Amino acid sequence: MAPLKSELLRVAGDLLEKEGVDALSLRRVAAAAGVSHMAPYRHFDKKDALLAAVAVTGFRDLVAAIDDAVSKEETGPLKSRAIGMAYVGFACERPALYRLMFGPRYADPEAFPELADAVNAAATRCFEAVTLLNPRQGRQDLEAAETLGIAIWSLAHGLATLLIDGRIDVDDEPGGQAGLAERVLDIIGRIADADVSGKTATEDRPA
Amino acid sequence: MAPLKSELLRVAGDLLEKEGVDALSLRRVAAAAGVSHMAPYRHFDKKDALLAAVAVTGFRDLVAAIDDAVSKEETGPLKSRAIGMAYVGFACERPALYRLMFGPRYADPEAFPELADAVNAAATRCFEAVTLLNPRQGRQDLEAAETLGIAIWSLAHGLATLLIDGRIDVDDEPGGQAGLAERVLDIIGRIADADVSGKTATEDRPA
DNA sequence: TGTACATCAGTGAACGCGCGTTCACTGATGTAC
DNA sequence: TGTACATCAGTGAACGCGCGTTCACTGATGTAC
Repeated sequence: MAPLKSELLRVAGDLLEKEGVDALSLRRVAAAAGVSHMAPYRHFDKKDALLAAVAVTGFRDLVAAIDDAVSKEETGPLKSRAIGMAYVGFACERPALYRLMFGPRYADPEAFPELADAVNAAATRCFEAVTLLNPRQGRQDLEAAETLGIAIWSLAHGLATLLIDGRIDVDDEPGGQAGLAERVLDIIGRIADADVSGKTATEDRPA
Repeated sequence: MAPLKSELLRVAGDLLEKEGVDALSLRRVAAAAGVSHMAPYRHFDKKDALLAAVAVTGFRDLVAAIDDAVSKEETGPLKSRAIGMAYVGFACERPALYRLMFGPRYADPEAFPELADAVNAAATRCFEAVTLLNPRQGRQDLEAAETLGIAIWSLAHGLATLLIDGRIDVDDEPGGQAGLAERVLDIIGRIADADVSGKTATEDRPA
């Protein structure tokens, strides 16, 4: 990759985190890279292309963070938990980037194929949390496994966004943000246990 | 409330949903309300004040939707599930508004006190889902109940945002969006069951 | 009842701003013969 | 080895745009006496 191109991506990532998406203009990125405001057009068709490329690097970093966390644990359940913590940790460390990655702007796979690929790689890693968690999964049908995967993703994604958007007061939490994340994510284990043990859903329980 | 003021809020809500936050300018709102671009300043200090007021109406509508859904169910668990479905349903019906309400822009309670009140009212409703779900909650300590509340909120919020940002392919889901939401939210029941039955967390299970 | 004044909602011209993008260009590097 | 040409990264002036906000204003409505 051309040196200016990767420098622009780096600088754009910095600016994004420091000032927010709304403050990120092509001209500012160019200026921060010490280059004329037209230079970026040598490497990116338009502003959206640069932003999408930033999102791509974000998804790759997320995958790397997850892989790294997984490799440090031994058992399936511990690996699964590590995925969740790495996921939420990534969002908290780079909130503006995380919002960009999962926001509505670059959700169209047609518009940015390379971005769609990066998303898929990340999604695959996340869904591994399910199988890692529960090797007895063979007993469940596919649909239930998929639902469980979406639920786990929702839990992690919801916690991450509530945290980075300041909706949860983390000062009162023992262990702070990380402590809360651990406790919330540990619930995933309970979900899976309940699932395997064949517990019935809410409305079928005795009142 | 002055007629133009409520008309501006209505029109701003429409524009928000139709064109997205980025396309929502004071001038366009004024034009859509059939009024000069300066007229809104009679009712709102600045653009942010209008946006915040739109968010306030959003939180009130959300509370109303939840109250309505709760009143239609009899048992605690069914009420709890109805809260979740109403919450996710609200987000899916008015995605741009939901993003505005829970996005980072208006998260500062100091800047918009009226907005902070509306948020609190909504949060209270949501956390009722926990107590409604599980009347035996007395056995748990407060911290566990709070963690459970945050987990439920995270699950609903995460599912809602993943859905409205197009991250989940809902075409393959039996029952579509609503069917998936039901299945995912039913997991809340399992969480609470597991919690009450005293199941241990992931890392303590036998490998 | 009439007059004088204050209040208030809405108007419309004007401002300065940063933006994305176009265009024609410069100057360095690589390549064909 | 030298010449002619093509490619390519970066430049800088210029464009038109919509924006939020300022200002001085108009004209209607309410109020005090």
